[in-house]
Amino acid sequence: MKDKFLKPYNPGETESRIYKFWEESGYFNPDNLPEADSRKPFTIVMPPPNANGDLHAGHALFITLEDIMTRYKRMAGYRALWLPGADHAGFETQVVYEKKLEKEGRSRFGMDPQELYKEILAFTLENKKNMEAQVRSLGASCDWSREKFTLDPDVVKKTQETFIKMFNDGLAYRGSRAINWCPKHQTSLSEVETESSEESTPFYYFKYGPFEIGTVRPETKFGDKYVVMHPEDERYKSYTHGQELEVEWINGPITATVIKDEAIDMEFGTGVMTITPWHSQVDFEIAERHKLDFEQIIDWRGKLLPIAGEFAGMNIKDVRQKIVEKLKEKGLLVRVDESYKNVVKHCYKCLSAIEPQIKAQWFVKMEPLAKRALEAVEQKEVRFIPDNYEKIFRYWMENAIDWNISRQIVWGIPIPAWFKGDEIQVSIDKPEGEGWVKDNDTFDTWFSSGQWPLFMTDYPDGKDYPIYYPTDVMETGHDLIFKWVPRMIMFGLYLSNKTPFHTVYLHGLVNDAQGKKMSKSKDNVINPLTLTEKYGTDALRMTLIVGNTPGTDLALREDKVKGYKNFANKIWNITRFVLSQKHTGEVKDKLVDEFKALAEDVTKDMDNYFFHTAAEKIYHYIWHRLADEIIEESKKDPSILPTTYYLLQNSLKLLHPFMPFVTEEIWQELREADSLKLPANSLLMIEKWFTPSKVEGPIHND
RNA sequence: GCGCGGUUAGCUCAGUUGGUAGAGCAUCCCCUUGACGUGGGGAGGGCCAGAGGUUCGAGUCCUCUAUCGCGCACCA
Repeated sequence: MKDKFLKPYNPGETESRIYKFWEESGYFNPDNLPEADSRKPFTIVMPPPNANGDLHAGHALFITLEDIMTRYKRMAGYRALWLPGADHAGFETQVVYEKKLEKEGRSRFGMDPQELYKEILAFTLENKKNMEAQVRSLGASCDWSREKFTLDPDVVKKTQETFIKMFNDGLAYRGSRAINWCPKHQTSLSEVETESSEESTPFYYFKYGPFEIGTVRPETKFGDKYVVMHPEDERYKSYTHGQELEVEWINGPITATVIKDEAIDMEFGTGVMTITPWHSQVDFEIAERHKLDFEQIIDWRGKLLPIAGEFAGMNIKDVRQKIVEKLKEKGLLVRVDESYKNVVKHCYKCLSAIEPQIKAQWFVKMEPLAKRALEAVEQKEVRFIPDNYEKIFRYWMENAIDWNISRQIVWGIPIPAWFKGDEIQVSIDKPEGEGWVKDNDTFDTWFSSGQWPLFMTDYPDGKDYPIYYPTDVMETGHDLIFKWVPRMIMFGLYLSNKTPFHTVYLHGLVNDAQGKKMSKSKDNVINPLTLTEKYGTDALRMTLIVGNTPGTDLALREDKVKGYKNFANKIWNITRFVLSQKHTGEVKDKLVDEFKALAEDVTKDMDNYFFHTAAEKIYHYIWHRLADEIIEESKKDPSILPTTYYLLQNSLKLLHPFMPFVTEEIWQELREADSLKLPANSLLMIEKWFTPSKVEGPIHND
């Protein structure tokens, strides 16, 4: 026995050495596994971590879960492939970088775009390197030889090709409509990049000619020259559609036109409103129906334009009260409802109020894509764990609205489109002829990562594609149920005619010990790496798995981690004891049968994705059955000793997916001590999973 | 407003076809220092949020209520 086994288990000394040992074995690449060609493939695509900062506890959870699945399948005889990647994370990374610039007293605005791109690239590549080292330290048995970055040239090219194909198929189109504009970040955002929150906002009633109109946004009302009511509203039946009226308004008299439209809710307010088509989606739609004029009132920075007269140039945040005052002085303010509750959209990164603006953008037509995705779910081609997410998914897909994929930021994949006046050309290369101007916008990051399972398996003609696509499991956070999962399903069906995976496993959030969401502002962020340094990676992995059901949030408590550190040490000590005793001879059938029952139970849990119970059962068996009872008994009855060796060796197999480092380290010790039975190149990582139906003879060296 | 989830021991949570409640940590008692940077044995502690229903039997299925959390939401 080596000296180190006379001391407590030391994860710090062990882990990097074992990881290197695995990596050098080449078995993270499933093509190198024994009899690879006859194995059935099992593929997981890693959600590529954003290469813009350190890994957090959520990453540790998903790496652990996916590694458990991969290791289990690898041992169970599959050609198990786990595909790692890194995401440039367009808007998110640009926001992180802009914050950094801000701290340095700089700003992206006014910078040369090429220069800015270069800086963010350097920043991202540096983070990517750190991130990869951190993924390794968590024990991830992913195939690094197949790693991809979302800005790799082939990914960029394929992303652009998909867009061109969609354009040609009529699924991508250029549209001018009210979009979500973030005045701070100077870009449009998709629906999932905004957050809605209910706010208490005063609701103003103003006199507008013979009408009373209601609004929460007086600052948008300068150009309002259409007054809209429901065609069947009896109160206003004396007014006819198209009728013109002179009304006194904020900056003097204007000519108002009466519009009758069914979008108006007669029950709400006075049943009459004026519209601001440039800055409201609803108003925009009404205006489109009746072919009304559009006029921009607020500029891209959130300041009023010259149409606001004396208020021009003022920030809308400051000006509302002033406008109300003016209207009041003019005798046009009727009353104010102070208790009105209003839903306001915010940029999900900076929380600035979203300003709807009309802008020409690229959109993906969702309806046909969503319909197909829904059918696939209906046909059970994709299932969700936990299954209540299917309902959530369906609701969202049934109500999907067209997806704005244009972003006015440099950090992303360029949209391959060209403009010349009103002409549009979609192509990677510049079109023939003079005067074509490149679209400066980049794709929404989810446009490329939505195709990730395809790209990672070298769609459409790489050698991996026929073997490893469709993949098997998509394991990701439940917060990505809308951002990411539907897009992957839609792109998969659109491009490959297949769903990209058959199972979506959604994990919950990792919260602090009190169950509160971790956030920098609350200063309760737990860095997973400080825990692994202190207690070992295996201990953290068990902490994240045991008792943590899919979809449910987890409270990360340090004492739990400590408990599993003790467990790692417990197995270590079991090994010391077993190896110090005579352990050759016959095994006891009764004890073996009991173990088989456990293995069967654990295997069933593994196949059903019940990792939280599987881990608990094997833990409980090793500590409270094997150590507390069987080994104790063997001290009185030495004839049990060979059985303890057998049970330890096979318990290591069941535990390996959960606690890979300590189990492999012990396995190697057993291999060296057990000179006859285990070949010199034996790795627990690729040992056959213990299956009761197919038990191989107990290994003993007599 | 619509939807989803939780409500089980002091704390954090399991409990997968319904059969008189479990784990870890914490607390208390006893033992152990030649496998154990400690370990072992044992104890206390829960009308499984509430009400009703189905059933021979419900934490587990159905309905309603309360409460907490989350998601979605273009009524000015």
